[in-house]
Amino acid sequence: MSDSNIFRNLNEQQVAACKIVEGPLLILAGAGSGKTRTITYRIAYLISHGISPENILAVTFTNKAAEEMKERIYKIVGPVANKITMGTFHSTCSRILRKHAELIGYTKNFVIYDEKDTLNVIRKIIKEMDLPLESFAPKKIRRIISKYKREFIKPEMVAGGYNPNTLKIATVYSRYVKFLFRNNAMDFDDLIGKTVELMRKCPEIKEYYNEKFQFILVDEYQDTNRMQFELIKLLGDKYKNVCVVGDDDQSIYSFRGADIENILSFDKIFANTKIIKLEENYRSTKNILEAASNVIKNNVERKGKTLYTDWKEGEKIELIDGYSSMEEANLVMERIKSLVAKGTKAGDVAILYRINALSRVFEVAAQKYRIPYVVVGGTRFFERAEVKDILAYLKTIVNPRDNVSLMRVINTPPRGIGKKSMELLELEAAMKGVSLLKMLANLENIDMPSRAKEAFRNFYGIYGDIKKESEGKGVKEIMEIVLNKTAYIDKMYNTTSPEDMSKMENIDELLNSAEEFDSLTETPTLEEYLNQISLFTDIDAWKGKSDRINMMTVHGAKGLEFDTVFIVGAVDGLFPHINNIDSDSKIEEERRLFYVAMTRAKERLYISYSHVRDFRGSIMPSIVSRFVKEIPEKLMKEEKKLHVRTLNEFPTENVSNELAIHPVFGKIRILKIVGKGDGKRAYIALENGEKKWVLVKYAKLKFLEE
DNA sequence: ACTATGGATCTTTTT
DNA sequence: GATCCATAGT
Repeated sequence: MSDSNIFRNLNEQQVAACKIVEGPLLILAGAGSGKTRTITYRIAYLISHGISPENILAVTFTNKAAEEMKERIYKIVGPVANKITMGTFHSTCSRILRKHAELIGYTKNFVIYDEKDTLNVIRKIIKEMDLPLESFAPKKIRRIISKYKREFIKPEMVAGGYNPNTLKIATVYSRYVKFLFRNNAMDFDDLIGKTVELMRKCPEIKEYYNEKFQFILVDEYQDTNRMQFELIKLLGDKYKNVCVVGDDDQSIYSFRGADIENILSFDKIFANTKIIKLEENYRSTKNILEAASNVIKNNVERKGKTLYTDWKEGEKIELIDGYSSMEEANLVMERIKSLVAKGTKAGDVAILYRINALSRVFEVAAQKYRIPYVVVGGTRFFERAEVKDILAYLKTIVNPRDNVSLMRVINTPPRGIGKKSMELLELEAAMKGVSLLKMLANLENIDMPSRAKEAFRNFYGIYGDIKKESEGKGVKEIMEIVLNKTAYIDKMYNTTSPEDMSKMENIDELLNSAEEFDSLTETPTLEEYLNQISLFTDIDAWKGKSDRINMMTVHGAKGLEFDTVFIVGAVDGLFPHINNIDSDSKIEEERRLFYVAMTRAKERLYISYSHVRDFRGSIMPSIVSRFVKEIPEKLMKEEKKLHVRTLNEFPTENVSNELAIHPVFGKIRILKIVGKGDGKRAYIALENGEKKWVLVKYAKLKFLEE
C-alpha cells in the first residue's frame, strides 16, 4: 500500500502526525478533530513501515476505546493488529504485574480491591485505632491516601506539619498499605505505582519493557496523572519514541489526579519534542462549534487554539426550560418524540448530565413517553451487593489470603456466624499471623463455644467443596457450584418481592457474563475473569448505537459523539456543581466539562434546565447555568431566548410561622419539625392536602440570600 | 444471631 | 430519596 493511498482520508496536519515515527511527539487535538482516526492511521503507518506490532504499546482511557482502536487498525493492516499491546493504564499494568508479582513480594493471583473494598479496610483501621469518625471520615482518608500514593509519598515520609491529625492519618495509611500487602491485594493506584516501583527496582525488567515497547502511544493524555507520566517516562526511557495525544480544553479528571502540567511540560521532559496541532473540526456544525468556543474561551488556564469547520451552519441551539425537573424531563421527551417522528434514530440521541442522580427523573419521563432508553453507568453492575457476594466467593478461591472477601462471604447467606465469633477468629488469626482461612483449617486449637465452632466448620466444609468441585471448570460452572453449595438464592431472596427479583436477574446477568467470558477467552481461568471484570466499566459494556436513546454522565460521554445531544440539568449548583464554585480553577474544570458536553453534538444541541430542583428529598429554587449565559444569543433559537428567573421571583415568607408560604408549594401548614442543625426537617401540608418533608436549612437559606 | 426500625449523612465526576 | 449504621426487639 502506498503512503498516499493510506492517507487519502487525512488532512495535512494529520498526515504529518502520522509520519513522525521517531522521537517524542505531542499532538494537540481539538474536539472532533479526527484524533482517533489520526492515531489509528499512525499505528498502521508504523506497521507498514516495518515496525513490528509486538513493539507497539497503545494506552487508551477505557477498555472500549482500546477495543475500538484495535478493530479500526485491523481493518487497515489485518490480523497483525492483534499483536499490538493495547489497553488502559490499569489493565496494561495489571498484566505486567501478574508476570513479575514475586519480585515485589506478591503472588501472581493477587486481587484488585475496588472502592468499596478499600473503604471497608480503612473503616476497620479507623475503628481499631479508636479515631473519631467526624474528623477521620473514611472517604476523606482514602482520598488523602490515594493522593499520597500518586505522588509516591510513603507513609513514613508524611510530614507532621501544622495539622495534628496528619500523623494519625499517616498511621492509617501505613496500616492500610500493610493490610493490602498481607491480603495479597492491590488498589487501583497500586497497579500503576507498583509497576513504576518494579521498573525502578529491577533494571533488567525495565530494559525488557523498553525493548518490548519501542513505540508508545498515549491517548487522552490530558487526563493522565503524575504517576502515569512517571511510568511513561520509564517505559520510553531508552528510545523516546513516545507519542501523546490530548486536548487541554478537555481535561476533566483532576479529581483523580489528572495533571494538566503533564501536557504543559511534556516537551521539557522529552527533549526535541515535535508538536502538531489538529484544529479542524469534522464533527459539529458551525453553530455548535462557535457556541462551544465562546464558552471555553472564558478559561484563563489554557494553551489556546482556534477550531474551525467547513461544515454547514446548522440549526441553532435550543433551550428548554421547565418549572420543575419533572417538567424539564417531560419537555425533553416531547422534543425527542417529535425528532424521532421526523426520522431521527433514537440511538443517535444522547441525554448528558453532570451527576448520575439526575438519570432517575429522565428515566421516569422516558417510560411515561414510551421512549426506549439505556442508562450507561450509575451504580456499577459489578458493585451490586448480590454480584459482589458471588465474586467474593470466587476471589477467596483464587486468593486464599484475601480476608476482605472471606469476611464478606463467611456468613452470607446467614449461617450462624455472628460478630462475637468473628472477632474471636480475627484475634486468633492476628496473633498467629495467618490468614482467616488458615485459621479455619486449624479450628481445633482455638478455644471457643462449640456452636460457633460448628458454624465455622460448616462454612469451611462448604468452601472446601466448592474449591474441590471447581477444579478445571469454566467460570460459569464455578458460579453455579457456588450458588448450589451455599443455597445462596433460596436463603437470601424470595420470588415475591420485586427487589429480590431484580437481584436474581442481576445474578443471571452475572452468569451470562461468565458464559460469554468462557466462550470468548482462549484460556478462561478464574484469575483472568476476575482481573478483567475488576478493570471493567459500564462504558466498556455499552454496546454503542442501538435503537434506544442514551443517558450518561458527561464524563462517561468523553470520546463519544451523537447527532443530537441534550445537556440536561444545566443549572447553577449542578452544572457547575456546587462543590466546585468556590475557586477559579475548579470552575474552569466545570467549564471544560460543559465544553466536552457541547462538543459531543454533531447536528443538534439542546440545553435544558428547571427553575426548581430536587435536592436530597427536598426542593430548592435554581437558576440557569452560568455557562449557558456564555453562549452568544445569536446562536440560540429565537423563540426560546434565555429566560432567567432570579431568586427574588420566588416568594420569600418566613417558614417558621404556623401558617407559612413555601417558595415552591405556596401556602403550606407546618405539621411538625424534627432533627437539629443541618438535618432539621419540617413536615408540611400543602393546600391540595399532600404532605411532604422539607429541609429547614434550605428553606431558610432561600430567604437569607435575597 | 438475626431482623426491623429509626436516625444520620449524603453524591460529583471514575480507572 | 436512598443508603448505611446502630440499636432494640425477637
